[in-house]
Amino acid sequence: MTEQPTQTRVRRQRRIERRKKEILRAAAHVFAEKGYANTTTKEIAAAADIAEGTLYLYFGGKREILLTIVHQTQTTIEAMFREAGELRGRQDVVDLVEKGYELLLSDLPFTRTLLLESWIDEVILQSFLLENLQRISQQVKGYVIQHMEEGGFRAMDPGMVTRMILAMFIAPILPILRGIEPLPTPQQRRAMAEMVVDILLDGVRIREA
Amino acid sequence: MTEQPTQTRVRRQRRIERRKKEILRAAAHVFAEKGYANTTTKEIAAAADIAEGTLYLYFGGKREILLTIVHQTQTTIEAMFREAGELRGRQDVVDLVEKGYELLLSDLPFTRTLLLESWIDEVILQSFLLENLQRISQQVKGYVIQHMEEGGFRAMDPGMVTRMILAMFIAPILPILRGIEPLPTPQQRRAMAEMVVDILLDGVRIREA
Amino acid sequence: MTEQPTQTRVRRQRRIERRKKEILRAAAHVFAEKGYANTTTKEIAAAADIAEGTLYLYFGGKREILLTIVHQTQTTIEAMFREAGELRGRQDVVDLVEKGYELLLSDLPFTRTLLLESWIDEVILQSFLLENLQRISQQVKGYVIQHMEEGGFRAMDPGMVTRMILAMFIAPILPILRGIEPLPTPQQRRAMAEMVVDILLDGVRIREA
Amino acid sequence: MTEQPTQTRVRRQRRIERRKKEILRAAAHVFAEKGYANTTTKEIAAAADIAEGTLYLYFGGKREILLTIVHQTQTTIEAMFREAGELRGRQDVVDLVEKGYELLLSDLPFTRTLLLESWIDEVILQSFLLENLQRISQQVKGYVIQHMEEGGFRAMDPGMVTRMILAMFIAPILPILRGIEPLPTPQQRRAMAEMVVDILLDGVRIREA
DNA sequence: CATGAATGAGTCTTCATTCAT
DNA sequence: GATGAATGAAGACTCATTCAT
Repeated sequence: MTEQPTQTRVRRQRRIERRKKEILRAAAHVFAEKGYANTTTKEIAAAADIAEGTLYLYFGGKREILLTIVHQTQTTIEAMFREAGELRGRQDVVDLVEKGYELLLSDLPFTRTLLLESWIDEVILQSFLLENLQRISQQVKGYVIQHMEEGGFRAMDPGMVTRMILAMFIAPILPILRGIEPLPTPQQRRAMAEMVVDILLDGVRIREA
Repeated sequence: MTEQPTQTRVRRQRRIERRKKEILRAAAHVFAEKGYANTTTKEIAAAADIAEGTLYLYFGGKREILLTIVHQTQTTIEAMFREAGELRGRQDVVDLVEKGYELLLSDLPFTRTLLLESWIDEVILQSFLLENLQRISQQVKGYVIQHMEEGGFRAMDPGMVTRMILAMFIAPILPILRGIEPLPTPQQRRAMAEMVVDILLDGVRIREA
Repeated sequence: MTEQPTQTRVRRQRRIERRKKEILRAAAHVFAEKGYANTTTKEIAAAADIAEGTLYLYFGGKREILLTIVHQTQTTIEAMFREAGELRGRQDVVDLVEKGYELLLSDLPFTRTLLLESWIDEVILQSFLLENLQRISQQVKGYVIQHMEEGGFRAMDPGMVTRMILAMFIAPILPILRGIEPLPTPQQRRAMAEMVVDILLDGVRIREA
Repeated sequence: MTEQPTQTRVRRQRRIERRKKEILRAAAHVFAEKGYANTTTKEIAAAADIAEGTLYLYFGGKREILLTIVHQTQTTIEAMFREAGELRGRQDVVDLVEKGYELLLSDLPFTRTLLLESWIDEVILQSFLLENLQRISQQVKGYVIQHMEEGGFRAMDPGMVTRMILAMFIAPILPILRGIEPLPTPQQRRAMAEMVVDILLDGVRIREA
């Protein structure tokens, strides 16, 4: 009498979670294409293959769907950086960059939505910046400072260098995020990561010995 | 009898142009803040300190205002690149980068609107990419290839390098464009340009002789 | 000192009247084409070749222009019927009908506007019906009754016969009023009048002796 | 499992059709009173006792509602004339005329809207004239010519005679269509039809043997 | 007198959200 | 739970009227 209902409840919970994910995926897809403001709930419902009203059984409204997408994407990105261990050599950095690409591109619509709406929406920007970019930035900055002190890196404004690093990281995948270029193969992903680190460390110029 | 009307017409034309610019400036300001889709004509009118209906005396509608902003910004950017002379040395590059910053930041709302809406709107993206980014990209790529052939630059995928260069160029001003950081002083602008070129050419790493 | 100003005033009055007529003519033209509700003051002004604001120097507003047109047309029609003398024979009737056609078609846009707006606007209908159609109707009805009593006409419901007569009068010029057919030549006008009276009096059937 | 959905779909379709008809009826009512251009969607909605937005669930917009009304009325009128069999004698003509009155008056607002908007709107006029009046006119004209050739009718311009016939047909119900006079009883309708045919055939004059 | 730029109330239409079935 | 019809507030745009020049 307690067992059965519990299992039922668990199953129900799972069903709900599955449905929520479907909706989020569908919504992210449409948001990524046309932007949140240009997307109607009708379109989201159609993409998720449910009725418009059903959306409201799983989410409080259109905006809550967006916030959930943003939050979830943040969490994923955050996880990546938490998992990132000690960066001992060049290879570790390349691995991390590649891992980052894999992650950001694995759920393209989610990433794209996060970027786009952060650019517009002050609230999302705050929650994203404060909870994530800031942390990531700090982590990178720490790494940069450490190497400058240890003599591996040239002495420059660490804040600016950090910003450059983050921009260089994003650069190769921007056209992909925008939907102009197709998803890269794993080989291409690897090559991109190698090149980014390469240029970052040594620049494009040949220096005489 | 012919002089007067002509002068009147000229004055009238000037007044119209002035008013159009005021409206564009106001609209760009609001678009930059909230995005085109989230901006109402009422808000634009309020920002321009005119009645809603007056907008339609100067523009065909909300979208035409956006397109005019985008087009105008494009034209400005384009002009900059056309004026860019031969890049003979490191200093020329730094000058060009700094000039670019000055330009992009001088009309912040316009630049921000262009970037934002290009990201969402397929039509704007096309007109922007095709008429501008493409051209700029080609110009930079030509420069890169030339230096690789001449032995100044290391041999790498020129397309990817070009993309990195463009991203590194934009990187330092992104937070400013987004409105997170304040406008830099001319000195800061100069420093940013120097650093970008610096890292681009030589990377962050100290290489042993 | 009293002569000169008076003449000036008179001239001014004449100029005003002339201008008013121009505006009315222009307005009637546009109203006839698209209907009052679909006509903008901008269009009226353009048709009258004056500025929009100038309209308000001569008329209280758009609606007053319409009412003036309607009133003026009514007055003209009314005049025609007042002038109509004793109808002594068939020929007199034909003459009256032809005169009516001439009148209604001489200012086509005015007539058309009157008809159209009477059909829509209750106020105009009232003023038109009460001040005009009613009177005309009575006049015709009197004529009909008289002839029935005198034995010239068959005994029928005089009201209905009157309505038929008025409808038969209008019938041939309806397509012209609507703008489907071109203005008839004076000869055609005459023919139309002859036929209407002909059918009205004797019908289309050949009756055996 | 297949029955139920089908029945549901059928019911849904029926409900939609019913609702559409309600809206058309309400809209025709308002259009007939004030004309299409003077009618707001708010008024239509109020007349149909629904919210403004609901209109757009059933029709593409205000104009589509008008066009549907016009089209439907046309279809009805057309049907009447298609059903009209051979006109063998006077009685058949009277029957047809009476049937026409019944039809035109049974949905007064629809008829009135059709007439009114045909007078203003070029598009509606074309579709109405070309698809209907033309056909009806031809039918009547054929009938007239035939009788002239057979010697039953006097020799006159058949086109003009046709136009007179159509006008005489409409004449008695014009004040009803305009809303000045109340709907006639079936008896009155019959009397009107009799008189129209009577005058048409023999005129109002008593001819000596 | 004449102008036409400016106004803002009013219109058609869209769409997030609710709720009866 | 699921549906989708209904709602009405809000938005883009029009246009009669006013008024400074």
